[in-house]
Amino acid sequence: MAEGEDRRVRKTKKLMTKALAELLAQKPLSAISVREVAELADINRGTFYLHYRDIYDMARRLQDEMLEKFDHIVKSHTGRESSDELFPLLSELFALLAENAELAGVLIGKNGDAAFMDKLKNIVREKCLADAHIMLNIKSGGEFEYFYNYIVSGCIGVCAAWLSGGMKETPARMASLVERMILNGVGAVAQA
Amino acid sequence: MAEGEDRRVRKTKKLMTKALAELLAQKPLSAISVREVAELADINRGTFYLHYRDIYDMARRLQDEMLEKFDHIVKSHTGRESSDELFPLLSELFALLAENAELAGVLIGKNGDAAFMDKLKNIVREKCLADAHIMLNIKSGGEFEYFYNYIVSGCIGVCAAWLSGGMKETPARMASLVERMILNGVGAVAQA
DNA sequence: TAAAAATATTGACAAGCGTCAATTAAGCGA
DNA sequence: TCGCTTAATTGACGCTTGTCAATATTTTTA
Repeated sequence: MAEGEDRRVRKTKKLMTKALAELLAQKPLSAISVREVAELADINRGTFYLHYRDIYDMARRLQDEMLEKFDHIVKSHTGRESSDELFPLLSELFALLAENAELAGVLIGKNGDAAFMDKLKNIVREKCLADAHIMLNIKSGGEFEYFYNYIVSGCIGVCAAWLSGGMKETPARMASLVERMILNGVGAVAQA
Repeated sequence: MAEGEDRRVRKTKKLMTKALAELLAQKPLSAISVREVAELADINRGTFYLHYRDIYDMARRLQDEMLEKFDHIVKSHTGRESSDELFPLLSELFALLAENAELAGVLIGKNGDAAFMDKLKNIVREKCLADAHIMLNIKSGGEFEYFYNYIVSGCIGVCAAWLSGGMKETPARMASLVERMILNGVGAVAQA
């Protein structure tokens, strides 16, 4: 077997992550104690320190983990030729969100973490700059800024709504929706 | 009188800031306690909580204060006409650094705060995008990214060296040096 | 499957945290 | 200058933190 870590570690981290996400839904990180997380996760408080330095360290590392997965997916879709690449990319991203729904929902929802969203934006930003075919209507550098901010913030908003609404639609359906919104604008989708 | 806050508040905050900067020079934020800061600043521990929620809150707010001053200076130089605007801007920025040498040196030095530097970069980034005259040699959006990263990272490196070296040169001299490096490149300066 | 390795638990510790009411000190405006 | 307002100090409180050695449990390896 492999899968990176010991099964016990995976289990413990999963429990702690779930607990933190639940607590984050109620109050800010600064008001959450290690003891609370351990209690809610039903693990020993000492065990927490076997994995994280403190509560801020835990939050930061969970975010970084997710951003890394996100970044990996984005970068694995290097297709510069056609815009057919967009749908598969979006599908994978929505699937990733679904897998991490609890934590992701808190991070990008209201009371979300601005720093996290900023890092997200930068990942997409690089993607937009690297792939010309997504920048169909762009002329100058100045307009580009507005364009990518529009797309990214819009996508984050859609994702937040999807997560907080209980993920009624499939990742593929969401990917299709967002693809059309990006390529054709909201108006085109509304008419369909 | 005015100056924003009560003289006692200014004094207390100054003492705490100095203490935090000294401690940050020795170890990371996560290893610094409120008690240490209060003791080093020679103020009562309870007084700390009159101003900040916890040690992370203090660090974040000091950074934001400095970034705001930085941003204000950058934005007050809106000159789009000639590159004569660059030197006055740089002079003011170096003067600001000198005023906040202790904290600034820690933040941008080795063991500095990446998040802080990232915010700094974004401020400069906006400036570069807004003012065309700084972007003399830029053609495409792709090159722009490299360009501004080169300038900003370069400037931060120069500032760090200046601060850690005890600020032997005047702000004006540094501004002149950096101005030439930005406009003409390092080669031109080395020949002079 | 048994031994070895890694992980989690337990209970306990000193230290730090965040808060408070009461008091003293300092700055401010009239 | 005097009185009012605001800030800082003091001492104390119960709780949380981060760490530890000893132990139990689970997983991996041989």
